[in-house]
Amino acid sequence: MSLAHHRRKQPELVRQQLLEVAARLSLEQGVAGVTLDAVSQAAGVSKGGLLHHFPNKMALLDGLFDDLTGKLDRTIEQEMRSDPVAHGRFTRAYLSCVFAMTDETDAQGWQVLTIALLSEPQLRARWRLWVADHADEFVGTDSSAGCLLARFAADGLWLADILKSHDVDQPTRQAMRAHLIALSLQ
Amino acid sequence: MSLAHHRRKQPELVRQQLLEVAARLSLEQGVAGVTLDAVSQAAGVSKGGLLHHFPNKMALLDGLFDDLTGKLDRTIEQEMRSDPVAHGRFTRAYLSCVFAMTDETDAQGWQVLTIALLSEPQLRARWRLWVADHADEFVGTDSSAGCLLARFAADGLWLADILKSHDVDQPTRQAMRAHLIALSLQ
DNA sequence: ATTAAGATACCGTCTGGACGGTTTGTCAAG
DNA sequence: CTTGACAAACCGTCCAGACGGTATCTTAAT
Repeated sequence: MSLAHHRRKQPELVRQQLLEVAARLSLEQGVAGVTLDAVSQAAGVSKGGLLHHFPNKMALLDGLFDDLTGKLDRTIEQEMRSDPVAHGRFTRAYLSCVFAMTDETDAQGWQVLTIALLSEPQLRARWRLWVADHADEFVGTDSSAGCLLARFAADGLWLADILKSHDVDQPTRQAMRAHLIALSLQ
Repeated sequence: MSLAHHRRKQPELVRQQLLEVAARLSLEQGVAGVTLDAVSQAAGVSKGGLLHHFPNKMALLDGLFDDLTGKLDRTIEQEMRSDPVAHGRFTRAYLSCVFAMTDETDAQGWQVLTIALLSEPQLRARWRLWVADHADEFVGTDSSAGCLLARFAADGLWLADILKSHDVDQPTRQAMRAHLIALSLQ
C-alpha cells in the first residue's frame, strides 16, 4: 500500500495523464468505457486521487472539453493570422484544423470529444455555445452559403474519419480541400 | 398478478412497440436512458417479456439498427428508381433522404441511431459495413470526388441538425441542396 | 371434433456486479 | 504543523441478465 505515496508529487502531470487516459478509453471502448474506476486505474492513480483533481465525472469531461477547444482556438487563431483574405478566413482556418487533425495524433482527442458531445446533453450545449460564439464573431466574413457548406463538408469528412467508414486516399483528400477552399471564397 | 397474461398474444406488435419505445427514450433522455427496466415498463411489458424478444440489450439496439437501415434502404431504392441519370444516382438518393429526414418526424429515430452509433463500438462496425456495402455496389457511378464531397456535406448538415448547433433557414438549405446535386453530376 | 403435448409468449423476482461518490487515513512538501 | 496530494475502504443505487413459473397458441393424433 501507499506505493504511489512515495513518488514525487506532480499534480499537473497527473492531471494531464488522467485527461489523456480518459480520451484513450473513450476512443477504444466508447463513452461507456470512461468510468472513474477504469480511468483512475489506467492512469496509475487511485479513484480518490482522480476525484481529487476532478470533483465529479462531469468535471472530468468538462476538463477534456476545455483542453481541446482551447487547443482548437489557438490553432485557428494562428492559422487566421497567416491568411490575407478576409472573406472566409475563419472557415479556411477551420478547414485547416480539420484536415490536419484527421491525420495527426491529436485527432484521437477530438474524435473522443465528438462522441462524448453527441451522447452528453451538457457537452452538446457547450459545443452549441462554441459554434454560436464563433458564428457571431465572424458574421461579416464567414456567413455566406459557400462558407457554411465548406464547413459542413469538413464536418462530414471528420465524421467519416471517426467512424472509419470511408477510406479516403490522400490525393482525393487534397482535391477536396482545394475545392472547399474555393467554396470559402464565394 | 398475471393480469397481462390474459391479453391476446401479439408478438410482432409487442416487438414493434419495444423498438419504438427504445427509440423514444433514447431521444428524450439520451442513450443512457435506454435501460431494460425503462423500455419494458414504458412498453407495458415485463422485463422478462422484453428479454424474451431481445435476448440482451445489444440485440435490442441491433433491432433498432436493422429497423432503421431497412427503412433507409427502401427509401433510397425508391428514390433511385425515379432518377434517369446513372452517374451519382445513389448520392442524389442519399441527399434526398438526408434533406427529407432533417425535417420529418422520422428524423428523430435517425438522430437517436446516429448518437448510439458513435457511442457503441459494435454499432459503429455495423455502420462501417453498411457504407462499405453501398460503396461497393455503386462503385461505378458514385465514387467520384464530387459525389463523395456531396455526401460528406450532407452528413455535416445532418450532424449540425442533431447538435442544433447551426440554424440553417429553408432558402439556404434549398440552395445547398441544389449545389450538392450539381456536385453529384461531376 | 377433441384433446393431449409441446411450443411460444409472456410474468415477477432475485442477484451479482458495476459505478458514482464519500469518508477517513496517510505521507510529504513547504 | 498546516496543507495539498493522494490511498483505501466503503456506501447506496442502478442495472443487465438469470430463473422459475404461468398462460396462450399450435399441431397432430385420436
